[in-house]
Amino acid sequence: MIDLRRLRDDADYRAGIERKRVGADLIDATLQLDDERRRILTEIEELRARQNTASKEIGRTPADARPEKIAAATALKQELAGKEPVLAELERRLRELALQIPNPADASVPDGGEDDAEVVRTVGETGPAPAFDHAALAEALGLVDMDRAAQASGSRFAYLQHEAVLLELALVQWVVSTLVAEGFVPVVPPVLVRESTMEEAGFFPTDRNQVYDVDGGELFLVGTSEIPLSALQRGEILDVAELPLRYAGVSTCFRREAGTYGKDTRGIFRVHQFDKVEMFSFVHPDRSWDELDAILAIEESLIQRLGFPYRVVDIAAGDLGAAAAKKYDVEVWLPSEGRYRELMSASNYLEYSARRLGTRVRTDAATRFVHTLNGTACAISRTLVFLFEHCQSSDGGLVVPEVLRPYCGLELVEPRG
RNA sequence: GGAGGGAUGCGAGAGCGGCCGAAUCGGAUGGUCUCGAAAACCAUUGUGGGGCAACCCACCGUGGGUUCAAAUCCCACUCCCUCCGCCA
Repeated sequence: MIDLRRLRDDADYRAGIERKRVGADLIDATLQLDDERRRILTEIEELRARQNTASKEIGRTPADARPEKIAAATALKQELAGKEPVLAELERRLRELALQIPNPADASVPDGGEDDAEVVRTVGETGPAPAFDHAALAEALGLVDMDRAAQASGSRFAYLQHEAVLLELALVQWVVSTLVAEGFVPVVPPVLVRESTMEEAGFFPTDRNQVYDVDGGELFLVGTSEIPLSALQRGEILDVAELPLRYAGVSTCFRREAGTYGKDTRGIFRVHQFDKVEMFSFVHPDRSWDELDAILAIEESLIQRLGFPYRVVDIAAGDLGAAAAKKYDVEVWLPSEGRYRELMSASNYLEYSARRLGTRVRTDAATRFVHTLNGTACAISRTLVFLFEHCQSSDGGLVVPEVLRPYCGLELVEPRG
């Protein structure tokens, strides 16, 4: 949720929103509704003040002198009854519009439209395409069965089998252990949440079409554990000493991937269901930029230990999504495609979702909204994709990355005879 | 699935339809006392909104309703607890 007061007073704030290519008409309509709302609110509050005074006076009046005063108060009541529905309707419409306005892009975010991300750094040497692409290798080794998954569930689903399962469990174990050492509290959250939780996390209404709903629309399957994690401190006013709160969510993620027909159809690069370890932080509002750097550093360290060549990009304003004020993507080189593809991201939401969640911190000066951040620690299926290409052995098998060996007890995945 | 009980401020816990934004205890913060500390005593201590100064409005699980007036009465919903049944 944006800050309406800043929207009308702070030109930079508005400019940051417009850099996300939001129509000026949406902002203007919102401000106009807000003006009307405040006008009526003032009228109503004045009426209420008069009514409160009148009622209190009735309480002090002897019974026989009351009827006349009650009649006068009834008139006030009726006047209010005419205006209150108008205010309620204005507030409803205002909220509907305000929810559609994205978090302003931070001033440091590069300009430009989509696909104009700025490369922050590149690490590692890119190599030539391997003998097999990830999908072919996974099928040959019996690690992924998408044909039968399509029979059972449709396109973009997969059965992970054999060593792929051991690799998944090893990745989760390794990454969670790493995060616990960094002060993250590991959490397996609910993956079904209410509409209000979706909205408070900043996903509804903007990303509604990406979400599966179940139980007749009562509950929604989360696309990331960020959603239930953000709800952990809903409505709370925290003490300064309690921050930062770092959580590592481990969950299955569900995404409709609407609007991606024909894109990334090979293998498990883009699927409707995958498991992911996600970092989520609640921090003091003065500390969120440091936290963003810290989350990014953890992500890079994980990739480096897997040995993948990658680059970090600073996502341009037009491609940021509703909630993020700034976002880095970590893209790994995918040899079969000869380009970098997204594996992780790290975002600073500032107070955007904290406003909706009502999560605040009591500081010496005032009670302020906390800042929330999130970052991918390990999206399993995509990590496997890169692993299938970068860790191929010359005989068509896999060499398990060093860091995972203690967790899966495997050094090699042999070609199946 | 059936039957009851409950939801109040940081925590515990009162609260006759008007004098309750809310008793009391505890916690926290500041002060007095002390060489220092403890104890004791005094004071302060919810959130949001409009003007943004005085002041005013709203909030006692959520949403409706009754009333001149509702934490207090009525209805619905959500959540928690206890008991019974069922499944693991």
